[in-house]
Amino acid sequence: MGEQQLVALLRPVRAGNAFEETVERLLQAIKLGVVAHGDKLPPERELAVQLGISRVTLREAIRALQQAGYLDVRRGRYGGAFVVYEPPRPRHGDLRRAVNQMGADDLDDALTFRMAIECGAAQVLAAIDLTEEQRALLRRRLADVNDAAPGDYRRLDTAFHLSIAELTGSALLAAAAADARLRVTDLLNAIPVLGPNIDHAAAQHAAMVAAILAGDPEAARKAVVEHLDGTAALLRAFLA
Amino acid sequence: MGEQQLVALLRPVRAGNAFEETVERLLQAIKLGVVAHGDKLPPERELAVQLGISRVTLREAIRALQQAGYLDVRRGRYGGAFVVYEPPRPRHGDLRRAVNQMGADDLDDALTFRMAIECGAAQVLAAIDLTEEQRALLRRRLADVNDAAPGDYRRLDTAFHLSIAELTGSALLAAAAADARLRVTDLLNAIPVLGPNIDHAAAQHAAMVAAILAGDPEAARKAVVEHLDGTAALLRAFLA
DNA sequence: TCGCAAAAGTCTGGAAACAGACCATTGGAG
DNA sequence: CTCCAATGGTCTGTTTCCAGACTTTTGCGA
Repeated sequence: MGEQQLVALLRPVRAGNAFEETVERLLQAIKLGVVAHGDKLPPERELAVQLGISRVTLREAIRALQQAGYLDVRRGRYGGAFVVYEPPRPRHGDLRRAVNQMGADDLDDALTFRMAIECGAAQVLAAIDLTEEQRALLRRRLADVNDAAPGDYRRLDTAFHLSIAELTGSALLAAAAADARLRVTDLLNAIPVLGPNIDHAAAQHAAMVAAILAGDPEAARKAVVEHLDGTAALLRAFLA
Repeated sequence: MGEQQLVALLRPVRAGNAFEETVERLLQAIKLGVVAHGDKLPPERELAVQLGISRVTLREAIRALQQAGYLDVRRGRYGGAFVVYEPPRPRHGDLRRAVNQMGADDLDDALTFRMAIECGAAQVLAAIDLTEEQRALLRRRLADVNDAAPGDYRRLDTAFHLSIAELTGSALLAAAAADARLRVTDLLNAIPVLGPNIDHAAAQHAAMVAAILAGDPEAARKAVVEHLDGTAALLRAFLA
């Protein structure tokens, strides 16, 4: 069998030590806006269980994020770890820096991965009979993006994209979609949110939802391809 | 943002202890046939580095697999850990047992995940300009499955499917495809390899390759859907 | 105002995992 | 026949990580 397949399978069992992985994970949750500004993380004991790590390790990670200015930790009843971070306005050069940090190969890898996952999720979803509730959720998420204030745009865009994978009912797929999105968040956060781009994106989002609600996998696929190609092109344009 | 998205993101940092994860990973490599009967694993020192674990932990995992009869470990120059395992002929009830072990929800999850990943990979690949070398590899893998001896069928089928994700050049996608396949291997290994099913699969495989080589993402998508729906139906039939 | 419940903060002993040096075995090359 | 390189096998001290008990802080509700 292929040697490539061997390296794919015998890849690292653990990405780093528990502390680093935990910091990374929490940071992602914050940067993706899954826990928004002002929200608090679950209590340490619960969160430690969810993350499958000890409370000690979790606390180290939280302390690191506190010192880095992402969290404000308060004790006592109704205390907790509150998110203080707000995404900064992108500055010139941020994107270049983010890309240099990840490497050009990784960028292609991430974009390809995202394309495959999101196309796959959309067409799977289009092939499912959705309940009225599910259809409403999808429409709602679309409307949320369209109504978003500039500072909330990326967060709600993320929520919309992830909803598609989530609605398939596959936890594995939802996790993969979150992973795919994570790998481009830093890049997306590094480019400004401009009116014309938002308008394009809105049309493409609408096409995706329409295709999914119509139960048309092929149209869904095409809409996703168009949208993600657009995003990739935008990234490349800011890099040039 | 959605609570579901929170649980997707705050999922366990580590799946288990290093030992268990390593055993699992090696077992997968063996059951998938990535290292076939008679092959040997890389030397302990190399493998430990690849897996990102210490040699001690790796050796514990290898010893467990040796005691379980999967590996034969020989020392001295030209020694190593040789794969002794050969996939057993499926017996009646194996499938039911495998499904019970994973749970019905997990089964749906795995099948949905696989559908999304493989559809996504195939259409991404169809949209790429392939080199002649890559085209040849794909044709070769297809031919390998068609020429497979019964005992090699599953292994070469796996290799064929994984090649599609691999050829996209995205390591992330390749890893996801391997993961998706893993989650159904035990099930596939539990059903007999029957002539008519092989013939159907061969036609579907051929359609997938043809669509990819023709650069037709839509046809690729349809071919994959048809093939995987067929496999899912087969599984369900054996369960009924 | 007091008490209580929910949260963060602290401490301790032990298990898991690691890094690295060193030993033992084997089979081919000279 | 001897040597040696490649491999598995073993040992030791250190670091990381964990489980769980206990302490402190806080603010609401009786």
